[in-house]
This record gives sequence, structure tokens and C-alpha cells, in this order.
Amino acid sequence: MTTRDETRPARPAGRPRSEKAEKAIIEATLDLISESASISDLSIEAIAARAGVGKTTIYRRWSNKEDLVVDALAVLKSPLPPLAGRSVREDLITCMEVMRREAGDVRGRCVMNIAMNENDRHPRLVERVRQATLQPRQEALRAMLQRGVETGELRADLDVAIATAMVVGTVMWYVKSAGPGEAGADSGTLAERLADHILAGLSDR
Amino acid sequence: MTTRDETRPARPAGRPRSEKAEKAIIEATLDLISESASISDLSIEAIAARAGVGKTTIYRRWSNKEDLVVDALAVLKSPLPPLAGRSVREDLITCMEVMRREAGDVRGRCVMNIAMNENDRHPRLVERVRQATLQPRQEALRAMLQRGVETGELRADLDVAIATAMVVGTVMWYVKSAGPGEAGADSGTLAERLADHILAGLSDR
DNA sequence: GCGTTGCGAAACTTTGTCGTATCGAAAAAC
DNA sequence: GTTTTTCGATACGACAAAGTTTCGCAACGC
Repeated sequence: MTTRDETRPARPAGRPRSEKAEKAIIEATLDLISESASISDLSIEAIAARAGVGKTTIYRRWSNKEDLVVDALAVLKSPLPPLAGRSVREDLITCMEVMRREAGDVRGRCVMNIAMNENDRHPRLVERVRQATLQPRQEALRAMLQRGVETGELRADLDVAIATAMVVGTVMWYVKSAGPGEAGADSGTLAERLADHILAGLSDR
Repeated sequence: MTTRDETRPARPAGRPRSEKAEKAIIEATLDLISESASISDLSIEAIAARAGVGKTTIYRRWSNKEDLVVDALAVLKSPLPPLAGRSVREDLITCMEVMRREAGDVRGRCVMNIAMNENDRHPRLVERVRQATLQPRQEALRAMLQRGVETGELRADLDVAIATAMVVGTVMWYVKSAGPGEAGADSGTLAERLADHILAGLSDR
């Protein structure tokens, strides 16, 4: 037993790994993912260059590209916003505002792109992203709509799956087609206007 | 002047190019595009192998990958269905049924994927796809909704851009999240149910 | 100071793709 | 039959990226 206390981390000998390098690698990875069309288009050398880091430093931490991407995307998990629960309309606007903001963000978009396009080539990666990020949100939205049906705010014969698709699909498509820039111009009221169109429908009744 | 009449096509001497090889190349390209996450992941050698064709035969016809992809995607242009124009609801169901079918098809999906993801890397290609395929449909839908506003079938204060996003986004997201298989099970009435939710909205009024 | 480990840079091998060239065989016109 | 062009197959050089290794230096515990 040495003089050193048995503090559990049992710090290994030698120079410790640079926390700064690790952050830089993750950041560079996220940057380059959002600039790439696919994981294959992402190169470790480009990540190393962007991060100002040697390739050795990357391979010492992650054994391959997919592991690195998984860890990088994990840091994007922004927490779900608390839903006030006062009314479906209010909660819906809250949700849609979050979606609008994330869909307009380069990094938020790349999560969706990966989830939608890389299923064949990187099923494990996509599954982890789906479970960590997409599924909780989808479930929260589903529960919110279900609650609305029970309180009578929403139609009793509502198809929740269709309603979910209406909410998510409308935001995604609007932001995509209008472009993040234009969507940002009137962004303050966009979620509200989208929500009202979805709630009220298109018909003149 | 020879005995041969001066029939204009002026058929060049030598063995004519195989029409069958050309078809096989296009088919193989479409197959592989829908299996790839990006154009970069598409390799000429894989296309040649899949088509049972030498690389020479490809390069003799197209000088690079992008030209080949443009020509391949061009054959996917299915004509817009005629809209009866009797009612907005009927025309909307017609449109959504086409979208549902195309979104459930592997090849139909890849047009959307390219249009959404390859903008940075292949702007000319994306622009051509957009103009040839996406824009006419978007415009037809927009005109249909506008007509509905004028006839009074739709709300006078309708935001046509939002309505368009609702229609397209809902179909895309529903098919994507339900999976083409499940969406195919109840496909007969899906477009109708989606259309009615969109027209009527979610609220209980 | 010494041993150990991480650091960035660079060289290296391997693999995959591009685009070109070459080959013998096949298909057409004449 | 001769000529011309295309066919599929294959080999080639150039290049980019993956992943490994080496190197000299830096940072830590002892």
C-alpha cells in the first residue's frame, strides 16, 4: 500500500488524455456530418484536420468511424421541453417550436438525415439514434395527443398515428421547403400558425 | 452516290450500340441509387457489375457519374395524374394516393432523398431533378388548394404554403414512420383517411 | 530525474474507385 | 469477306481514404 489513498479512479500512469482534444474531435465530427451526405462521405482525416488533432488521437479513443459518430450524435440529445399541460394547443405549439428550431439547425437536421437514410448501411447506429433521440419525442407527442382526445379537446375518432404524422411532417416539410432562412424570418409565430392550421383543418366549415 | 437510299438517320457503320445494355445500365443505376445513401457512395464499377456490362460500355455513353444519374432519374418521371376537378377532397385524395404510392416505392423515395440531401454537393443535379419532377407536382397541388379557396371549399384565410406542407409532409412522414409494408396493408383507404384528417383538422368542434 | 503515457506529424500499407487503354469476339454495312 | 464499331473483360496509373506504425516531444506520478 502506497502513501497515495486508494481513490478509486486509479489514475493510470503517464500523461492524461486531453479533454480539449476530445471535445474538438466531437465538434469537428458534428460539423462534418452536417456537411456530408452520408457517413461514408465522412473521412477520419478530415475530422482530424478540422479538429487540429492527429489521427492517432482519434483511433486511441474510438476503434472505428461508426463508434465515433455514435458518441458524437449522443451529445446532441437536447432534453425534451416540459409541457405545461394547460391545453393541447399550447403544448402543441411548444413541441412544434422545438421541432422548427431543430429542423432549422444544421446539426439537428443531420440526425434526421441519418435516421432516414443510413438504415441499410448502419443499422446499429440508426437504432441507437432512434432510441436515444427520436423515440422519446415521438412518444411524448403521441401521449399529448392522446390526452387531448381524452379531455375532449380533440376529436374522439382521431387517428393518433395520422395526427402525429401531420404534426411532425408539416413542420419538417415547411422548414425544408421554405428554407431555414425564410422560416427564421417569421419564426416567432410560425409554430402557432402551423398548429392552428393543423388543429382547425383546411375546410371552410 | 451508292445504291443505298439517302435515308436520313445516316446509320453509322459498325456494330450498333446495344439498347439492352443501355436499359440494364439505367436499371442498375436506379437500383443502386436507392440502396446508397449518397451519390458518392455510388460506384460505376458496381453499376457495371450489376448491369452485367463492361465499364467501357458505360463511359462510351456518359462521360461521368452525374450525367448518368441525371438520365437514370429522368425515367422515373411518372406523369401527373389528371385531376377530376369535381371537388377539392376528391383531387386531394388523388394526389395523396400518388404520393403514398411513390413514397412507398424504393425508387420514388430516392428522388426525394437526393433532392433533400445532395444540394451542397451536386447543385446542378438537384436543380434538374427539382425542375423536372418535384416542381410540377408542387405547383399542381398549390393550384388545387388555391382553387379550393376560391370556390369556398377551403377557408378563405388559408395559408397555401402551410397547407401544401401539411399535405406533402403528412403523407411522407406517415409512410416513413409506418413503414412501406404497413402502409401497404391499409393502403386502399389511407389517402382518404389522411385527407379527411387534414381537411377537418384535429380539433373537436 | 525516470518511467509511462498521450500528443501531433508523418510515413506507410492496403483497399477501393475513377477514368483510360487494350484485347479478342461479335454484329452490323457494304 | 472486309471494314467498322461495339461488346465484355481485364489491366493499368492516379488518387483518396482507412487504419497502423514510428518519431520526437510534452505531461503526469513517483
